Amino acid sequence: MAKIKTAEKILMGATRLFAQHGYDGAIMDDLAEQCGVNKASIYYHHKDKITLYEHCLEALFTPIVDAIIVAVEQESGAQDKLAMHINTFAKESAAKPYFAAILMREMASGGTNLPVLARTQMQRILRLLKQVLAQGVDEKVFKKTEPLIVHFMIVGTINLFVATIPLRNALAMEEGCQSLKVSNVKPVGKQLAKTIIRSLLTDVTHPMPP
Amino acid sequence: MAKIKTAEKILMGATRLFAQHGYDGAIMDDLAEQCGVNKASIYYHHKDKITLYEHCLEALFTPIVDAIIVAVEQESGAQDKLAMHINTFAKESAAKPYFAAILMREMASGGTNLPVLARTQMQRILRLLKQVLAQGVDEKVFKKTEPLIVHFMIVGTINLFVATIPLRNALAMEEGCQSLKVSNVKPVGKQLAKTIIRSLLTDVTHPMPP
DNA sequence: AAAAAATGTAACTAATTAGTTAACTTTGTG
DNA sequence: CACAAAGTTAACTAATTAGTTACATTTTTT
Repeated sequence: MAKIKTAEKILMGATRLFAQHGYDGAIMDDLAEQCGVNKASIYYHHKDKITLYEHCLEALFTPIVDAIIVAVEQESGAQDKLAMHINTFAKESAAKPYFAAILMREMASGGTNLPVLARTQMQRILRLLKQVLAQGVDEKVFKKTEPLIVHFMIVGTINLFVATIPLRNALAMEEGCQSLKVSNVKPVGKQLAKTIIRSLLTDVTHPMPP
Repeated sequence: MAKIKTAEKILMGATRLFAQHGYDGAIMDDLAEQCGVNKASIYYHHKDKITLYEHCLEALFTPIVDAIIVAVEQESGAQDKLAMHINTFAKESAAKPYFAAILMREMASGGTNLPVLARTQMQRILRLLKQVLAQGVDEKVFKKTEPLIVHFMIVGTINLFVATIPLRNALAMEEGCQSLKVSNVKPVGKQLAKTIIRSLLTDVTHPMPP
């Protein structure tokens, strides 16, 4: 069995810490302790804190965006592409919940000091969405809309859902309110896709998602 | 002309700083300097950093939630109520942009260490939404849905939109892409309301928003 | 086996930062 | 005006934290 390399342990631990406490709130001594790794080892593998953060973002963002692009490419119709876009974003976010937390923090900062790489990745998603929506307009299935708003609906909704899973579980415990305890993202993605597509369709006579 | 009281200056400056840099990233010396106030004055008016933060949240969250509740109460039909809910949330968020940033950060932290007061305020919004949706179901205008998902769509979309205004303006400058420079929230709220209501309506023969 | 790369230890530094102190100034009130 | 309470100030303390250093030990590569 291949043992987890120190560099990998550090990257994973750092991603979790940055997601939970933000860049400033993440403390390097804590990171060392939580990964069972010496602090000097962190600095052996990563130049400094900000570089480590950038490495985390790269390792986190790139494969998610890649997965979405690949998945969307497999569909042909604009409606199917859009549904796939939304559902894959939901699936990937759920599989890597630190993505949502980190992205939300970065957006909260205005995103202006977001490392170039992470910003590029977010722009790739937006560009893809624009293409899909434009295709839909060409095919006369979708109405013309502002892609940015659709993008915000997707990212905002899914991120918020994923990031608040721990909060909602805590609330459900306190209040005995089970409806809060929705932690499966799949149906959320589905309903979101349905909602967005429904509002985009030019004509209600078009085949609608059930 | 009544001069702005120090306590007020501190609260406003602190809210901005917490929104921009998060709790850990906000530095008390910076706060003092930016408000043109001595650091000791901050501690004279507010016990410590965490208490100051709680004061900021209280001053920020409560009036927003109050405004939404009041606005929704003025409508009678479920559809109008929901539209008002969304549009007022959008309007209030836009008017107090630090709200979006702070809320996003708190949600990113899982919300588990969100001060009780702020959490209560968010629950008030959710409770209101639940009532409106239930009323819609009673009136046979709305389909039955998970209120939490609708809530996330509203809060997630609007928050993301408001929080990224500075980022989008920066991007628009860089790329000359004007479509990014949408900084008026009103149409976003309107489209969001339309989208959500459209997906909730039991029947397409119901009067739909244009 | 020798060399090189990776990891661990533990104490250190320099800078930052939350919070304090004690003296000082302004303001409200009889 | 007098004088107490409220508010403000510069300088200080104590703790925290990013990053370092010098050296020992283990693992991997050649």
